[in-house]
Amino acid sequence: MPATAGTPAALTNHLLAALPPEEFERILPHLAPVSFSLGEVVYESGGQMEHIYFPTTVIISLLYLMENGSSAEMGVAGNEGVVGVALFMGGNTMPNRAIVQSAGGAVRMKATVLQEEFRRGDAFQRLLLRYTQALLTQMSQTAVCNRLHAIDQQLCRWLLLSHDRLESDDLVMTQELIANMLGVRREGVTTAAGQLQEQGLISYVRGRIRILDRRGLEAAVCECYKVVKDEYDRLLN
Amino acid sequence: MPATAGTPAALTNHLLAALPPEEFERILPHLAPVSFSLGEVVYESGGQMEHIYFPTTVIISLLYLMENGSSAEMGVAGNEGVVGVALFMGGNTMPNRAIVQSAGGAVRMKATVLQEEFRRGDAFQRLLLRYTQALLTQMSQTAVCNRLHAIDQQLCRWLLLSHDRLESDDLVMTQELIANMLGVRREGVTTAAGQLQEQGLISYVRGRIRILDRRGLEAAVCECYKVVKDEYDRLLN
DNA sequence: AAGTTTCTGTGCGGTATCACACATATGATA
DNA sequence: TATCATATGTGTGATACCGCACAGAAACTT
Repeated sequence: MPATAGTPAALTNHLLAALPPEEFERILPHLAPVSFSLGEVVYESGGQMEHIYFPTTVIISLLYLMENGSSAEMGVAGNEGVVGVALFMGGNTMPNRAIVQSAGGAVRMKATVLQEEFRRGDAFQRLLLRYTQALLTQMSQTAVCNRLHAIDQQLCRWLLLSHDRLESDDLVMTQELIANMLGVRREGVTTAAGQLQEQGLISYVRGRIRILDRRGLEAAVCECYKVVKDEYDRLLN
Repeated sequence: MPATAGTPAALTNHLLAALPPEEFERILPHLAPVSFSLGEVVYESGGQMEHIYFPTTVIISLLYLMENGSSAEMGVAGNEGVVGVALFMGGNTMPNRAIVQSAGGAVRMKATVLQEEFRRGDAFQRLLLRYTQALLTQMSQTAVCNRLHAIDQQLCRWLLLSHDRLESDDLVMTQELIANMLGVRREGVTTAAGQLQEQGLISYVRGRIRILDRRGLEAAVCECYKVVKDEYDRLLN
């Protein structure tokens, strides 16, 4: 496969698509397409990262695993962003795991090449930093939401965040997995999802959730969703 | 007051102290000392920031205010860091408020000067970015902690984070304020603090908390504290 | 010294979530 | 079609935290 195989795919990633043409051309030869399947681990907590990933269709969840085995999601990234910010922030590793929440593709770039491009201080750097600020907001708002809001609202938030990063209205995801992301019991998700289904906002069967009424979800979600969404829109256009 | 009045104070901030001498000399004339009193608002949510602040003795809390008036802390910064990362990350504002948790001093730098220095891509940029990654970890771990841990443990975490940023063993802080930070009821803090006092870890009277047994607190806190602490140590030496 | 404000302690009922147990339904496979 | 693994629904009791109400204690004011 030639080095330029990522051409059309790369533009599906909003950050890459926002680059000025010259910079995009310069970076393009260093991008290679990869595909991920559900549940795959992209980075291990504290593990060395060889590449940075620009999702095109994949959705990647950043989650922390407690010593006792429970887990909670701290953030999510799709084609609006990038996975592996530690590579340009200077830390190289992160104390959390990145796993595939929805199968799909990405383009990746070698860490060394990324760092060299970043150091130029051009549009690429500017975009990556603005994205990182948006991620900061997502994570901090997750903290607030975890503290102050009920499972129902958090499920809405989670569904909307996923829907934003997907072309389809169908999510392949069991309630068990959602529970791991939200850091709650599976039964809690069952109850909350049941309510949303009764209200006609979603429908689901065995690991398949369909968004029926996005407006309705937006009306049911807590303010946290909008805070994060607005910040992404503001920072990344 | 001459422009170099901040000389000794500035070195109390770990980020500034870690700069190579030439860079520090270059930056020094642009630093001006300021002092903050308890409860003062450093940045308003979404408000334009004119300066970036390098705390020397002040502790500043980043918190989000819900529409309904409740609040929760997403992060804290003291002399190990800086307040106003949005100024170099490119967003200029943040959707949260920064308020003074413990009165004290800082040195500040004009936004424009900061941005110019940042753009040089030298040690200053490297330090600021590594700090921001540490902050990212603090915020994300706060999200996890809010989800999975009990008030007792979170109070320990909060006390230790504050103690780390203070020279003294005494915290001037009412249970009411701590409750606002943790996003819980005041009574919940009363109960948790009562337990810690019975165990001989702290003592308090009317808005004054004394850390009696730091080791004991470290034994009682959840793993979240150590994750964040280790990450700060790793990234900022 | 008396009054006032602020801070802390405590009790009570309500609710959300938990942990566990088990029943049911769905889809895949033989 | 029968079997099996997986996903979802439901019930029960325990616990943590909430909201509210109010009492006591400490500091400040006059």
